[in-house]
Amino acid sequence: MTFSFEIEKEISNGLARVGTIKTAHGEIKTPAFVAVGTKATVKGLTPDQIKETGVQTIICNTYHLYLDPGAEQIKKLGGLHKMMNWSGPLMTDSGGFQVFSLGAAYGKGLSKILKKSDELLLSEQSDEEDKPRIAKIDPNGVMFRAHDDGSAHYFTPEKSINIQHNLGADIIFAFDECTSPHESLHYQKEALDRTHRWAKQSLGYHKLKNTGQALFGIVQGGRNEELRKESATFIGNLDFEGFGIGGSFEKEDMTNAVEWVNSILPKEKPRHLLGIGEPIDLFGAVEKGCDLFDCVNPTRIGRNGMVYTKNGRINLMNKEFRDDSTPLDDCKCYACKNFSRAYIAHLMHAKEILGATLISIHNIYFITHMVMQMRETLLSGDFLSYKKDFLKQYYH
RNA sequence: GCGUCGGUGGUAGAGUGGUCAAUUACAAGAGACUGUAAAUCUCUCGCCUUCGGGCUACGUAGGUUCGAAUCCUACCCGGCGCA
Repeated sequence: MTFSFEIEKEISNGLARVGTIKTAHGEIKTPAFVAVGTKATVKGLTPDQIKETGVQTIICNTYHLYLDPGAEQIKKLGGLHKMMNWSGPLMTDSGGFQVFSLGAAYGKGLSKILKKSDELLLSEQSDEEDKPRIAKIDPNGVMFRAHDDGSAHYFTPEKSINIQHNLGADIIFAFDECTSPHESLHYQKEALDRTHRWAKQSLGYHKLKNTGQALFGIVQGGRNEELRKESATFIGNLDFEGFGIGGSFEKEDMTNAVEWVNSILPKEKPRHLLGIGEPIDLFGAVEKGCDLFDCVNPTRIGRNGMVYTKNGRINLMNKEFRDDSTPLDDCKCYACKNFSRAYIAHLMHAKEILGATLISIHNIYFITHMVMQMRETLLSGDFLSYKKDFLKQYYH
C-alpha cells in the first residue's frame, strides 16, 4: 500500500493537527486546500499555473468524467494523471454530491449550506416539493438523467468505485448521498442508513480489486448532532484509509458539526471536509481537526469577478475598480505580481478569458496560502492569533 | 428639385389608435455563488414618490380623436432612386 498519513504535530488542547499524506504521486502537507478540477481541469488553469498557486492536489468528479469522456476512455488514455498531465496526487469524488445537486437541489437554487436567516423561508417553501429532479434515489443506487443530453445512468456504490478505479486517482471516495438541508429528520435518518450501507458496499468492492488507491468513507448526518455522531462512529469503524465529511451544514454551526465528527473519527487517519472553502469555515475546520478541504469557490466566484482579498471579498465588476491601478491584493501570486485591478476588471467586462484565469489563479493562491499559513502557525504555536488577526481583517 | 423609405429610451431594434414609460437583446448599476447542471444566475435600469401613484416622453410644431409612439399637415434630419 502506497498510502500513508503521518501526524507531525497535534495541538494538545484541541483537535487540530499537522501532517503529511503520502501517495504514489507524492506528498500532501496538511492541512491543505485541494483545488476542484471537476472535469479533469481546474477551470481556466494549466497544470503549471495550478502548481504555481501552491496547490498540492486536485479533486476531479466521477459523475462528470464518467459521462464525458468516459472512465474507460480515460483508462485507455493512461489514466487521469497522464491525461490531464498532473503528476501530483489526485482525488476523485464519488458522484455523491450530484445526488444532491441534480436531485433535491435541481432547479431550486439550493445550497447545501443553510443560513439561519434562510430557515424562516424554509417553512413557507416546503410544500413546493418534488419538481423536476433528474437524480432519483432508490435503496440500491441512484438514477441520473444526464444534465446535458438527458440520457439515463444508474450508479451503485460498486459502479462508482469501479469508475474511480478506472480513473485512477490516488484517493477515492465511497458513494454517498449528500442530503439537502431541507429534508426532514426522518428522511435524514433513512438517507444515513443508505449511505452507511453504501459505504460498506463501496469498501467491500474496493478491497476485492486491490488497485492500491486509498478509499475514504464519507460521514453524513446533515445538521443533526445525533446523526452526525452516529455516522462518525459507523464510518469511523470501517476500514477506510481516511474520511470525508460531507452533506449539508448550518452555516453558523458548521464548526460544531465538524467537532462532533472529528472527536469520534480515528485520529490517525486523514479527514477531508468536502466542499468547504470560505475562510471562516476553514479556520474553524482546521481548528477542529480537518486535514483537507476542497471548494469550487475560488474558481467559480473568480470567474464571476469576485476576488478574495485580506480585507474580504471584492466584486471586481464594480465600477470603482475600473481605474484602480493597484493589484488584486498584496500577495505573491502571478496575477498580483503583474497586473492591476483595472486591467483585470477590463478583461472581465470584455469577457476575455484571461480575466477569469487571473482571478482564479489569485483566489486559489489566496486560499491555498491561507491554509498553508494555518499549517505554519499550528507548528509555531501561533495559530489562534493568526486566526484572530486574519478574520478580524477579513470580516472587518 | 422630384420621388421614396425612415427618424422610438445609452445602443440595436419591436410596437403602427386605448391593455405603452413602451417587447427583446446588448450596454450600464448592484447582488448571489461553499464535494461545479455555472465564463452562471437574480434584481434595477425616464424623473419624482408618503410605493397608492404623480409627472415628462417615441425628430420638431400644429391638428384629428373621448384617447396618438401609432392617423393627418407642415417643417427639420438621414438613406436610397431619378434628374
